[in-house]
Parts: sequence; C-alpha cells; structure tokens
Amino acid sequence: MFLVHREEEGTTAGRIVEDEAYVEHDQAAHSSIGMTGRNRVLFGPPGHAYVFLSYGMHSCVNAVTGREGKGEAVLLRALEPVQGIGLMQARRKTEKVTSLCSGPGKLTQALHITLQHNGVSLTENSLQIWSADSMPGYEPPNEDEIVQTTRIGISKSKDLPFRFYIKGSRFVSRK
DNA sequence: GTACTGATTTTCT
DNA sequence: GAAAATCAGTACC
Repeated sequence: MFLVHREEEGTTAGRIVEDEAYVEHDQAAHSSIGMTGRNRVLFGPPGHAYVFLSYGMHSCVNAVTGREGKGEAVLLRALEPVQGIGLMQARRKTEKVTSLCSGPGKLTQALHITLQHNGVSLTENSLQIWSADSMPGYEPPNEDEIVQTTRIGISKSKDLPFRFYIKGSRFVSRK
C-alpha cells in the first residue's frame, strides 16, 4: 500500500516497502503494559494512525490493525518515495533518494508526520494523511517477493519473525 | 561495508 | 530514575 500526506507545502507519498507487526500479548508492543496516555490510540478502532515519539526526538507511525480493545498495529518502517521527492529532500536535508524514507523516523520526517497526526483516520481521504491501495505504475508484490525477518531495534520478543519487506527494494532500512 | 557513540525528552513506575 | 519500535556522524576495515 501507499502512504500519502498533504499540506499547503505540498503532497508527499511513498510505497510501503517495510513494516513490522506488533500484536496482542506481544511484550515488544506498546500495548503490552495496558492502556496509558501515550498508547490509547492503539486500543482504538483499526484504520487509524498511532504516532509516538521515539528516543525523545523521532516520530514513528503505525497503522492500527486490531479490533477495538486489542492493541495491535503495524509499524511503518520504510517507504519508496513516489511523490514530492523534492520536498522530502528539503525536509530531510539530503539528496540521496534511498535515504529519504529508509527508517521509521526518516519517513515521518520526509512526509512531515508528527504527533499531531496521532489518532487520525487513514481511511478517510479528507484528512492530512491517508493510505492508498494502488498508484499508477506500481504493481503489488507477489507473495514470494516478501521477505520475513525478526524485528529491529527492540529488546523484548526479538525472535518473533514479524518484520516484512519487499525483496530487492533499495529503499528498506536494512536488508 | 560494520561498530560504536552521543543527541534528546517523553513516558511510566 | 531508567528505558526507549532512532539517527547521523565518526572511525575503521
């Protein structure tokens, strides 16, 4: 799928090439400690953005996937830049296209996704960020083009194979 | 290419 | 008071 952000400055969009699943009873999931002020959106209805601040300085965005009360989501870890590349380069302060969205903190910076987007719907086209099923010129990957590995940057439940990325993509955070 | 380190601040106990 | 779903820069190979 694709993630799109629109504001006065311009529209930026990318194809999701890497993500990680965080599920119920998963010790690495923010929801595992129960509902708190930070994670309440995780327990809400699916199809909404859960945005949190990582290490005090980077925003990371999830798509809530579980039914209300479950606390499940998919962390978006990397995008292939599709639209608004010039704007992404300015925001990221680099020309290198493979480095614009190749990490959860990078892609939020490139698309200007902030804590203000926490809780917004990803399925209603009227808002600032939303998801799209398809874009012209892009074909969905076949199942044999999806690589499954362990998740990155966590200390608990690090052996669960819940990270997925598109095989051969130059835009993932790591191969 | 890999390995290590500092930046920075919210969050919860 | 410690941990944290990260990143950029540096050193080294």
